[in-house]
Amino acid sequence: MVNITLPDGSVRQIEKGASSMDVAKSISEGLARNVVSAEVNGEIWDANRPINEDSTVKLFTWKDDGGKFTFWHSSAHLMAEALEAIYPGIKLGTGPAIENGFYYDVDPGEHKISSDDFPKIEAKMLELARQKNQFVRKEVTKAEAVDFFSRKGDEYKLELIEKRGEDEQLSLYTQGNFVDLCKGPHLADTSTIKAVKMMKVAGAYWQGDENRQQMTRLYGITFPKQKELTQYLQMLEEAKKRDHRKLGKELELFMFSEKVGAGLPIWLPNGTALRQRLEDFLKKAQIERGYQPVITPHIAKKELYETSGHWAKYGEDSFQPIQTPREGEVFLLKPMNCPHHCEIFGHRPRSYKELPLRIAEFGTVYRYEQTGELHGLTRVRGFTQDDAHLFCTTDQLKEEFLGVLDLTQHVLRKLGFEDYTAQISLRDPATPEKYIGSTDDWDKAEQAIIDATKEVGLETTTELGEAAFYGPKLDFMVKDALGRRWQLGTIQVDYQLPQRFELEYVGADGEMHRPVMIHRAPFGSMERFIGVLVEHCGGKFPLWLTTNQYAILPISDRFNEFAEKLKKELAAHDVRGFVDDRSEKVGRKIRDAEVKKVPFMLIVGESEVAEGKVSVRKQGEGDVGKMTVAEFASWFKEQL
RNA sequence: GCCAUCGUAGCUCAGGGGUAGAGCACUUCCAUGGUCAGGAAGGGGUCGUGAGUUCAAUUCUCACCGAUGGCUCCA
Repeated sequence: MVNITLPDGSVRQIEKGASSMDVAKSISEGLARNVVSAEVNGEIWDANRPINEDSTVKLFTWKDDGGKFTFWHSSAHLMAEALEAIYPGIKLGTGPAIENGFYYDVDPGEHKISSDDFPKIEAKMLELARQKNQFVRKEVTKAEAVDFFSRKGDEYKLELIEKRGEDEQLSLYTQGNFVDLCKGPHLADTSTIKAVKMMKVAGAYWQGDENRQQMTRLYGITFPKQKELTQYLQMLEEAKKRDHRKLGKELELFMFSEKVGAGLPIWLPNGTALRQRLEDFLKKAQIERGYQPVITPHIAKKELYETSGHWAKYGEDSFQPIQTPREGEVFLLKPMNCPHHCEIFGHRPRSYKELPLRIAEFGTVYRYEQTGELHGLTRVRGFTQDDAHLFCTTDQLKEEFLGVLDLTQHVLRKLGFEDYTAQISLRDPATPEKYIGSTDDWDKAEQAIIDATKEVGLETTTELGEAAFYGPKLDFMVKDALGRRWQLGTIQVDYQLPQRFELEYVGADGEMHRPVMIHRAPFGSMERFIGVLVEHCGGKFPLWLTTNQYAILPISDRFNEFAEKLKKELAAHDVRGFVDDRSEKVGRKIRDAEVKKVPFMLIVGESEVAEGKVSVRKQGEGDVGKMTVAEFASWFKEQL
């Protein structure tokens, strides 16, 4: 017998060689039916893999992330089996589970797979799933694996095997007619896969290397119940309605023009009003926190970026230099504001008494992004950073960092973002050549970030190798409507630029010292932030931010004058909106205001004029009754 | 940049080798209506751009530009 410790601390005894499935059965039959895999001593295992020693076991059902992972991973194998059946000679790459479903990278050879083929693939998968084929694990040596895949002629699998150590134990999983090199775990059998949907087909480089073979990546998703698939597809439909590109068009926030160029958003009046209000909000918060606004030009001499190191690092891959016609001077379109701000710091001798010096600018920058990467407002070629650079002493670093963390969280909170994560990006110790600066400085900077986030109790993930070349950073990541994660606010510690620009201040000791620099942008960029914000709130912006807080809807033209008078009164209360004075029926005006997501509709007609009141209607909710303008204004302010 | 799909009126889209259509929006007129689309008439497109095939191209082919979904990338 072996002892199995469950997450609640209870211990159960099972026969040696029994599996986590048996553990589940010992608890209840119902649980056993739902168990898809288990975590055994920290490793995810097949539910039916024998356990031979005392272990801690955590059972996964479909409801757990670990369970979904198993379910979708097995589904990837099922899809591969279907593909082999439909397309003889197809070669397989890798096929993992992902956040929503799974994919398999395949080399279809002479076949061509398009979305037209999806129904065929789905049907085959369901047919195979119904065969209730068991997933059978087999441990093999590297030589055995090489032998198997050589005979099968799967060069991609062979390449994966080659990378493994000589003595490494590998495993194969078989279900039906399909065998794959795989670590597992997998479902007990295919029969629990009841609903199948092929999602999309795309190209993907083999091993993520753009110099290598382009594979066909097939995405799919599966569920244990048809109903869950239906719900998932409905959720996707809903998400599409919130897409900032769609809403941006409908609400006339921004546009793109082929003539102006890809990735260069043009802000329309509605979007500009919104954006300026956001800017004002942050400017105010920053001035309260001792930031000093500056303005710098949009171009600078190439020399500036040679000094900063950006030319060497990104010069080849940026917008190419601009030359003056006569003097032959060479300028670059500003890709970031930091070098300009370094010049501001360095333009005269600085005293420690001036530190921390916080220089802020809504700086518009231009970066060359490959055409294929452009995406709405979230990935563009010209954008405005809510940038600031904080120059401080090493001793002040942590406090400044905490101040920035506080500001960023204030911004996110005020805009209704609750669900975000913070990612700490550190060096990849394996590739030191990618970074500039001394190891000592890097250590200190990384530690400062880790300490500060711990101190405010921020939940963080840590990514090695994601740091900027000049320093580690902390990024706030927010999900968009379709579950894609975007980096918004960023805070970066930088020891390199002050050194490259030879920035110095006179300390209390009369000696010269080098300041530390913090780059930070709570929004990240106005473009991306607004893009994500639009999706986050589905176009219903926070009341304080929205352009039209109300619409006055006169019942007929006779009341337009009264409406205008109300508008003036509301303006005196600092509430902004407009009068819909079109000769339309009130039902129509309501519909249009609802579609434009105007938070409040004030309906005025005969009785309102007589009583000196307005009938208030709340967007998405309906009639709330009559009140005077003053009553409305104070009720409105309560909701700000 | 790479792979796939796509580009027809301001928007959403139908059509298809013989120079184009719907709904909404827009304009005008009628209607002045009480809580999610009142009625009628009208204007509007060298069918993304350029080249090729053809008697004839918006339709077929190629290139370019742009968009969408991925990949790679993201100072």
